[in-house]
Amino acid sequence: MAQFDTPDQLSLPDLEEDVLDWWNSHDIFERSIEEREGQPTYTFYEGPPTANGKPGIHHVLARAIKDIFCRYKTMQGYQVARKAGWDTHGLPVEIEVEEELGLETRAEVEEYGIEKYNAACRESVLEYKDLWDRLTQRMGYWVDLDDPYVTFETDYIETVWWLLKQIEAEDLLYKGHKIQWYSPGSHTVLSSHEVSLGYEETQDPSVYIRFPVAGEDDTYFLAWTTTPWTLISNTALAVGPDLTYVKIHHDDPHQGAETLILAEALLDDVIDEDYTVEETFTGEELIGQRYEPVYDYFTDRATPGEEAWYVLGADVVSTEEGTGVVHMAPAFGEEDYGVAQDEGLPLFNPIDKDGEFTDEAPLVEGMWFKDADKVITDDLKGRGRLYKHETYLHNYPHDWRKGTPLMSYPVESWFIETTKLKDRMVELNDTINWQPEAIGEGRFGEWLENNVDWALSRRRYWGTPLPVWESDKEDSDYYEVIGSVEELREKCGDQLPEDDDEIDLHRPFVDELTWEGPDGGTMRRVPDLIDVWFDSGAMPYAQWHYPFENEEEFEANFPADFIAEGVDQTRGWFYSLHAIATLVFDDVAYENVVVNGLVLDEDGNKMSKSKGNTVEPFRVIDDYGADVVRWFMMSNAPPWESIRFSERGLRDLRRTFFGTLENVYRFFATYANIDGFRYQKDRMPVEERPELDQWIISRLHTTTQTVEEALEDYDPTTAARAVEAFVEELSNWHLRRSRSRFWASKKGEQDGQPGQGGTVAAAKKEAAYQTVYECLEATAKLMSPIAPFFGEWLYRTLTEVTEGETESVHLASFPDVREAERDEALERRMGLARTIASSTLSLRNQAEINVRQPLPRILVVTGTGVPEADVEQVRDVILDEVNVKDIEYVEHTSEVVSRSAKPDFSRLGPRLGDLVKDVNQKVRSLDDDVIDEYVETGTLTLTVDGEEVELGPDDLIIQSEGIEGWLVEQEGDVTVALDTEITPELRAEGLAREVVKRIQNLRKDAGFAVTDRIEVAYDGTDRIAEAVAAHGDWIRNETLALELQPSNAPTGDAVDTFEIRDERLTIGVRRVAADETVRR
RNA sequence: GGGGCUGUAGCUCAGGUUGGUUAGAGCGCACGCCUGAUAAGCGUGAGGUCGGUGGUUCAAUUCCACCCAGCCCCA
Repeated sequence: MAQFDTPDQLSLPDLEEDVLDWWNSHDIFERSIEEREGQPTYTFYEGPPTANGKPGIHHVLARAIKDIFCRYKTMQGYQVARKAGWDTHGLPVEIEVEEELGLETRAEVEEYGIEKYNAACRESVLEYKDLWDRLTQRMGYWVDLDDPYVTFETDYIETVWWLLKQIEAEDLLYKGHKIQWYSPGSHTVLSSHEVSLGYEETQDPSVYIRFPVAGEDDTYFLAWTTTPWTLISNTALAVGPDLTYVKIHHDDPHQGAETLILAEALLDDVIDEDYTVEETFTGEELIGQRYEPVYDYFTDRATPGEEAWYVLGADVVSTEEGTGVVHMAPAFGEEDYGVAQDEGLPLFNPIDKDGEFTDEAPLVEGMWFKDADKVITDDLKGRGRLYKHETYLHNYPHDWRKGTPLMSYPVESWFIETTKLKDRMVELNDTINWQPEAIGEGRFGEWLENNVDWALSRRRYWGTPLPVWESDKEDSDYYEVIGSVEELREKCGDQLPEDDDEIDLHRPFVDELTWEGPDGGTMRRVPDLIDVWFDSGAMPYAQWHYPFENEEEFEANFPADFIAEGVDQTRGWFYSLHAIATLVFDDVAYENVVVNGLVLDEDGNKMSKSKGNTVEPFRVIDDYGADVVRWFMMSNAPPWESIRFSERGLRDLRRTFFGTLENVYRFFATYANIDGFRYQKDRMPVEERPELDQWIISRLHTTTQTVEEALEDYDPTTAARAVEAFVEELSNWHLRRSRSRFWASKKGEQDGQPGQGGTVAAAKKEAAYQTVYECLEATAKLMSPIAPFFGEWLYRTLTEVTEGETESVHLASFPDVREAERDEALERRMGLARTIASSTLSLRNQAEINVRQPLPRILVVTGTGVPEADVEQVRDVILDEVNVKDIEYVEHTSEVVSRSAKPDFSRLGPRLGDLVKDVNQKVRSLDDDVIDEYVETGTLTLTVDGEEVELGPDDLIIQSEGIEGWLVEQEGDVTVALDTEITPELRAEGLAREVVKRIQNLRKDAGFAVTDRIEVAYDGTDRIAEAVAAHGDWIRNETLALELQPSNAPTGDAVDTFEIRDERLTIGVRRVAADETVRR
């Protein structure tokens, strides 16, 4: 006969390896998709990782989230295909390769050869793919690793090109300038990633400069800057239109009397001398005023339509620091540039690619730009233009490799005019379900609101080339965007290999492709690559090589139902997916998105290699099991918050949740095997089962509903915690209270008296087995999305015996919520029972009477939340749990109950206002008599502060505090007193229990099996002897003793003597026969 | 420098959206129970100026402002 497996303490890592092998050999993952053929599709997009570094513990978090919802939706009946993907382009790869090859500058790379360089990148990018695959499999993340999309593949690039062509067709592609951080030290533009690597605390000059107001003597705009070297390129001053400005008069120690204009709010910060305010106006009024430039090198350069050296209004101006008058040098600042674009200001750039001043600026010609600060400052000082000179400590970006300061610099770039579709992007974003919501509205929403055009160009080597060819004819701005390989063949087929498979669309090969343009020039590719984020944002289409192939797959899988990535992807993948989908398809790319936070170390610090606090994912999985790690990450905190990763947490979780569940199963299996339970009988109607069973079944359905709702809401934390709570209730209340049932009927059979009692016992036992079985199987399903291995093990271990619906839990369907089997009132009653039991146990503790000693009764005060009828229904459970014979009820309003009253503030507060405080005082000191009267009549009049206050029913909250003359425990609404009087009968019963305990211990010490029959001989003091005589049948029954005989000198396989309270007992036990009713 | 998230018991977190006078859970700890779930199980208990200050209010952990700390994103 099939038996439930009863392993020793489980090793979760070993168990998981076994499950993995079984999954592989039975193609469970493949089948979980195939068997859902024809069912509705649930689409998940894998955000591609870059496999040029080793995976870390945070990847386990991200991948667990992805896995959970895909498994869950599969169990809900959807077909969930999951294609893996690799992000292969981009700067991190290049940096890695440059380090390997020892290349530092662009010149060195180009000398090394782009072809060889890119070959090295291609090699490097999948260096750790095997490691990633291994982690993916080991942690139980089901994704199709055999057929991933790879962003460097020709098909993928072709789709990217096609997308750009569509964008071009809508006239959204254009060439412009973008201010970027340029490193004169290594002659290259740096990506934002590189820039952020190089921020350093820097001391810079902080200078206040006088700009003479045109047409007014000794009157100046006072502007502030920390980059004096940009003053040569000044073209305008900016003020905040809504800010308040003042014109002040003061005596400058060096200049004498003069008039300055600056923001009122900053007056005292800036002006050191006494001054008088002469005039006050808004920034608006200053706009348009002209001033004299501090350097005249460009005065003849301003072309018509490009006015310069006047005051303009800009919202970016603040009164946080400086003077409220901002010096604008559009060549050297992103904000300045933006304003200059709007205003049509000219752009003066006297600095060359090496970061040195050209002959356009004679004062500092040939000088390194930062070195010019001092010279310019001195020069201005000498000319009386410098009001004040201080130093300023701030973060300024530097070249992360060379340490030299960066400068903003306008660089030619290709853009997508995303701003044109901003409103649509915002609108579509409102339809996306963000988890947590705040990121969708906040970080992402705001980012969309402040959308700027997408600068596509990257001056790098390893990436998708921008498919734009420009005519090299002078003054021609003709260009073509290539959207497919076929199109490329039409243009220059002769330069391409005949076989499509041999085409490489990377640099340097595409750079060499040229053709004649319609204007007679030669069409040459622009040297740019495109931003790698465009690559990844193209994955919904490019993973299928759409529209060149797989049209159906694409359409069935767009948009995604669900994606999940880290919060750092807000401006990365979340944006690029959204932008491309909006641009090309006027749709969202994903409908639900779960954002995961960071994984911090135990102390809440960021994990980093340099701190040495990183956690090796393989090690913790090998030590604790992937399920424990996954469960911890979901249950400990919502995954979108930063999670503190602690091994202690893993250990606790292993022991508490998984250990408890494991024990519940083991307990169940042990007895089910003895009784040959295999769930072969019909399912017993729940209403025919004992109330305890009805209760846990109801809890199961409530839990199932909670889990289902939580997972539908993409909230794995609530789901995990609900399962944890359920397992606790199953073990600590249902199973514990059911223990006797699991062997009760055994004794019936042994007595050879099936009769009425035996049948009832058997039915109760069957109910217990069915109930626990159902709870365990459902728990296996409920937990399996988060803990796929343990869920699988539990499910299979159970269903191998009972022949369940499917071979694997991951092929099964999620449990149903059976409303008919839910009973909220019962759940509430059982909660009440647990509270009463807990209070009673507390009282026993205080009275120092152990639970083996029966006590006559408890008194329960009935009242709000404690109706007698409810308690009566759970009476047996309470009595058994606390070993008390009876429950008596004391009316809430009875005279023996002492009470206290407090105001119901939510009622009285609004009505009485200030008086409520004094009323409170009075009410709390009310005598019992007065409270009694109030309880009776429902009214009370108090005199407070000379005022009469009428209190009506419900204005006061009455609580029972105690019962006169009793030791009382109070917990919420529940008030319990314990009668500790021990009658001789009760004492005898208590002693009989003690005897049973000793016999059981002896049996165990003697090494008998639990089902062995024994003979017992005993010798005890009078009270013991009386107790044994009175409860002989019961003792024999409990201990499976065929004989229970007094003896002067007990003998047997084991003999021992005990002191019990003031009594003495000697027992001998002898094994008579192994239990023959047990078939093995 | 800007924006965001977080701050509740020794630890990990609920609660708080709707302000109500006794703020909860689990783990850990202490004490005890159980000994037919035993390398298990159970109970009881101690433990908190709800990050700080100020404000609104009869009443603030909850609402508002500012500040502090940690982290993230951006510059």
